[in-house]
Amino acid sequence: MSFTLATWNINSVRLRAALVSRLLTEEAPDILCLQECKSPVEKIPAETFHALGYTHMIARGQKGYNGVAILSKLPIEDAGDKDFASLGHARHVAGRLENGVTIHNFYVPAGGDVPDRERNVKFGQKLDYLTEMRDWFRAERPEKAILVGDLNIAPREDDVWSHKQLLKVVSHTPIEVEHLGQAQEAGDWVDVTRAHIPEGQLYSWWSYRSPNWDAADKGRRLDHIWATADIAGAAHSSRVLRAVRGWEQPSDHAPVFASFDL
DNA sequence: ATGTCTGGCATCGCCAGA
Repeated sequence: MSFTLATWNINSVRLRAALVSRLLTEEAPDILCLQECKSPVEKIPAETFHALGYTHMIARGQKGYNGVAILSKLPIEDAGDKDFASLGHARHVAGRLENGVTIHNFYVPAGGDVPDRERNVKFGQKLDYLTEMRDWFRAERPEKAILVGDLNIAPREDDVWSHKQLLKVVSHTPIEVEHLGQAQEAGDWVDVTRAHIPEGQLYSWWSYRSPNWDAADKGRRLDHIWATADIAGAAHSSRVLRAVRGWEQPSDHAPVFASFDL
C-alpha cells in the first residue's frame, strides 16, 4: 500500500477552504492533516472536501482557536485524542488506516512570547504539553505510527534563518528543543523530513509580519512529519511546498509532504 | 518595539492569540 501524506497549519479552515481545495486538487495527497482550523467540527466545510474525493474526515474543534482535522481519500477510523497538559484544547486527533498504521495529528501550543515559565504561563504549558507527550510515548511505545503537525519548535540550527538570533526566541530555545527531543526519543520517532533532506536550511513557516517573506526568507521549520522506526524506512519523497506560502491570502505555513510505501 | 493576520463579540472597533 502506498500513500502520500501532507500536514498544513491552515490558520482558519473556513476562511481558506478554497486554498485547501486547491491543494487537494493540484497535489492530491491521500491524506491531509490540518491544524488551527479555528472552527467547531460541524462548521468545517467537509462537503467541499468530500466532493473532491476526501470522503473521510476525523476532526476535533472548538470555537475560534486551535482545532485539528484529518481529511482522507482512504478509509480511516477515529483513534481518539489526547488533551495533554489538560488545557481543554483541540490540539490532537488520531486516525487508523486499514493497514493498521496510526496517524497522529498535533498542534503543539505556541508558548507565547517570553521563554520563561515563571513569567509566562503559556510557555510553561508548552513545556508541560511536550513532557506529557514524552510520558505518553514512553508508556505506549507506539508502532506503525506517523506523527505530523505544527509542533511549534524548529529543533535544528538549519531549521531557522539565524540560529544565533533565535536562541532566545520561543520556538528555538534550547529548553524547547530538549523537550521536543525527549518526546521524539521516547516514541523512537524518526524525523522523516530531515531523513530525506538532511542538508541545508529548510523552513515551513514565514511570519506575516515580515514583508517580502520570500526574499527575506526569515523562516522556521515548525511543521514536522515523523514516523516510528519500524516504518520510517518506507517513507520517501519528503518536500515542503514553499510556493503555497505565496498563494493569495495564504496561511503563514506551507504544507509538508511525505510518501510511504507500506 | 515593530511588523500582520485571525475569530469573536458586551461587534462595525477593539481584543487576545499567534
